[in-house]
Amino acid sequence: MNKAAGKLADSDGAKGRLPAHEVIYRQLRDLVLYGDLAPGQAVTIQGLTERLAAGMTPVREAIRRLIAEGALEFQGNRRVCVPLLNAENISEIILARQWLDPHLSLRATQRATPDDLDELTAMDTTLDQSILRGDLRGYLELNYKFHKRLYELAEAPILADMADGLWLRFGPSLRVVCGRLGTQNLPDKHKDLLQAMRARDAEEAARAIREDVIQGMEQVRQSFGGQDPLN
Amino acid sequence: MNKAAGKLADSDGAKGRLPAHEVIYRQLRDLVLYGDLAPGQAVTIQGLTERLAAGMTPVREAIRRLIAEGALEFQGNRRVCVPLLNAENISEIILARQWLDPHLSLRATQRATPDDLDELTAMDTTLDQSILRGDLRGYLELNYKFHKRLYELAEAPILADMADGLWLRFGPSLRVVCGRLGTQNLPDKHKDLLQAMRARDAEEAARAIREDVIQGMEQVRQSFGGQDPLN
DNA sequence: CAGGAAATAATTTGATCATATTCTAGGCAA
DNA sequence: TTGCCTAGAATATGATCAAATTATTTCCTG
Repeated sequence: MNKAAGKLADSDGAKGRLPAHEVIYRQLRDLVLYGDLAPGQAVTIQGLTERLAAGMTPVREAIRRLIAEGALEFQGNRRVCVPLLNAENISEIILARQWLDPHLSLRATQRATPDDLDELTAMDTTLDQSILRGDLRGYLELNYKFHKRLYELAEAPILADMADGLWLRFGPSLRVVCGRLGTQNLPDKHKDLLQAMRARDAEEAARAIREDVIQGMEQVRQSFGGQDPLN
Repeated sequence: MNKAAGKLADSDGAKGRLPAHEVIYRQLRDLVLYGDLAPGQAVTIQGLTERLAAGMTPVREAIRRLIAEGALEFQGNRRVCVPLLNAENISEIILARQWLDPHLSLRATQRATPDDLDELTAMDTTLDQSILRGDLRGYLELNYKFHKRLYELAEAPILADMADGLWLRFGPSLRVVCGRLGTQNLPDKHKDLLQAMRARDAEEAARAIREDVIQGMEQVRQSFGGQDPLN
């Protein structure tokens, strides 16, 4: 006889009912996205089972997912590492984001409610505080989530997935660049974007985010593409 | 530093040395890509272990990869199915391909060698034969491989990955549409494209592939977005 | 007495782990 | 340098546990 067993009576731990492989995936994803893993660094299954205190099977599945998304790289012979971008890769990402991000911002501007705009504004304010505090990790996380929220508001899940996937690819490199430059020297165009969105000027919003993308990604290109010409 | 010997000299072993999860992944990928799995159909691990005569772990990993690529859909409660596209999804895919494919064709035109062009021409010829024969499966496979080869020639791996991923998303729906219309009624612009590529007219090649994309995808949109409004 | 809804049992399927096997890398000796 | 050998990591299997859907039963209502 099975008892009710409690739907959500998670007295044992603070974890929700998410399967382990999903939890591990998100943790590993954040590790990549916020640059806790350096470009080129090897990623081993057993290393992650220890670091994340997980079983082998969930870790394997999480790694496969990240490889499929381009966040990790399978090196032929059983080895997995964090991708090391070259100048051409970065140019491709810039090109794709220059098309995707403005398009998504345009749609988001047409669909965002006043509450949505307030939420974005609040996120941007918190982001500025992280910059002033010199909190690099906080900056990276909030900057990503700001753009991610924008993608969601566009109500175009496939295009949003594509844009999201690009962040996973340049996340590790972005961390390196920001670490060199310091957070103070990383301006953004979020204020222009929010002003245009409040005015419901979708074209202007697209233009603002396009500049934001170019400004941010060009720093990555120069810091990386210029310094590492060979290889 | 010496390289390890023995690149690919496995002439004796009939089977390649590919790991099982890689083999299963490719088989399952083809199943999705060429419409052997219908949109909306449930995909079970145990069903695939029987169908593909494989163990449970490789199948699980293959499914995770396909989910990450958007080829399969995770339905919250442990279930996995083949995505059922709606009109908005199809519009997104059309939009993305309208940008990606011309861009890749343009780059491919600038980089293709005469041998590459001969190869593409041969593929297109075989494709025409499949159409005449009424060989739907052969048509789907060759049509995909023609475009896939084009992506490779562009030498832009990230953009190519993105375009490739879109094929996985509309593959099952494409099969349904082609099954309804018959292969005879599926014209393409490959001849125009090849002519432009041979003339090294990159702009014209981009224009041709753009028309090819629109022509093909609009049939999917009309056949699906119009006919299946509810559900 | 019949029909249906809710609860419960049963079966199917997914998630996880422990373990055995296979492969790669690097050290060591000739 | 070359070849073998060992260590360690990745791959793959099967068993076990947990969850969800389906089927069944029961009880209430008309």
